[in-house]
Amino acid sequence: MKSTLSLKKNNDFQRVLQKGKWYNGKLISIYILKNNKDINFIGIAVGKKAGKAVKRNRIKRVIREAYRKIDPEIIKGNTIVIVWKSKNVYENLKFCTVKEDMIKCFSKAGILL
RNA sequence: GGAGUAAGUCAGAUAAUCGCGGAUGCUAUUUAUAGCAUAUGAGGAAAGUCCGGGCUCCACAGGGCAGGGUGCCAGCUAACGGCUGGUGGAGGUAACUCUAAGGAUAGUGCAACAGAAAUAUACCGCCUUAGUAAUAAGGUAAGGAUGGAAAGGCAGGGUAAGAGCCUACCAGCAAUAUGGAGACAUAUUGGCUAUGUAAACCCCACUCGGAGCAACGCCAUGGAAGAAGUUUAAGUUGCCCGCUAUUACUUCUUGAAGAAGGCGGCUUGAGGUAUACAGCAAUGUAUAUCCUAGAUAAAUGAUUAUCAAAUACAGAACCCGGCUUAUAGAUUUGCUCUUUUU
RNA sequence: GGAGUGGUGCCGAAGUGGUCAUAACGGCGUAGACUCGAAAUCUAUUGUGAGAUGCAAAUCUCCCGUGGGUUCAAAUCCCACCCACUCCG
Repeated sequence: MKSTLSLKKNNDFQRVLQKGKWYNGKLISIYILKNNKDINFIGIAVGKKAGKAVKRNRIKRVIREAYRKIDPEIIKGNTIVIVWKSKNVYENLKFCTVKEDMIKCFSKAGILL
């Protein structure tokens, strides 16, 4: 991901979750905050209630993969945090549905090209 | 063939495209990054954190009291609450499985309710004596009733009625002898009874110092400065020693703010594999050979094709040895019982 | 990653072997008193789980996170597991 870096500090997560704009999908919700750079920052958050380590890891992987497919179509200069809704049943996790849901969210936010 | 039992192995593979982690090499520039290439990248439980060690710091760990742990015997191990082999007990037709299994004659406590009485006793009954009788005194644990438990069990003798009071058998206890390394087993003799509970206190034997990689060390930045007061603080264990160590705490004033970062520790180890020898076995010894994750918002995914079907439990976080718990399916070997056929 | 604490009616919480926990005690709910009415206060409570039998009254059995064990007897003692919460740079 040349045009995207991952968020690392807990501080950054908190700033985006508090100050960013909030869009809701079926499986995930997205927080977006503009930064004045040419790069996108992305962070993925999965709550403890979603499951144990294996399930949480798998959710993160699926979301990251879905984002990677969409990445070239997104306007640069945003900090994005994707939050998995822990109410969801783990069996609903499929690559296609997550991807569709993510596209809907981004188009709502209006950052798709 | 069916049913069972014990021990073990594997935990999808191959190919294509895109993608991720660190490692090594090369190239490029700007101290740092980018690109390319190469090989490599989660488990049998990585889990629970229930034990035991290594490692780090406090004195490489010391003395006393208190406290914790283990508990048939022997062996193995770095160590253990683990493992192996035996002994006793329980279950099963059997293969085999399970077993916190020291001491209740060292002492103390507890045993509710019921019952006459719970470790000592006479309510009813039975018998003897006194009495016309009611009843009184004494003997008695065979019978009744209560209870989880009532003075070993059962038969015969015995007696006023009874009682290990006496005898045989069984059970239990002690001593002696023999066998065994020991737990213990077998035999003989003796006296004649000793309730249960130690996962109640306790006794006996062995054993345990505390904290944990978010330990700890280094680097950069910062941890502030001033005044006053109190005292030896703090750490090492709950306490007392001893030791480390020379400051620590409180209040006021001024000032600054955030769960701030990087590197090491960090993977070569009580390591794996193969063979030989010792041992019933756990395991040990010797030789050869191999290097096999090291992340820090935390690396293994997506799509397609083929294999009949690809699906369980589940993700390393300092590292090992166990235990416990979760688990789809496939498969190997030994043994037991039973059925049919020959 | 490591260390620790807890789980009892609808909620909080006591009870550390013995008459079934009338589940103590407090809150909650319901009913009554006081008031024109309400609040506060006071009083009562046959409500405080599940199942079985029964027309009903009532009776019996099982429940202290779950499953085993010790004991005559376990919410309490021991072992294993599940869940919730707190602390450590």
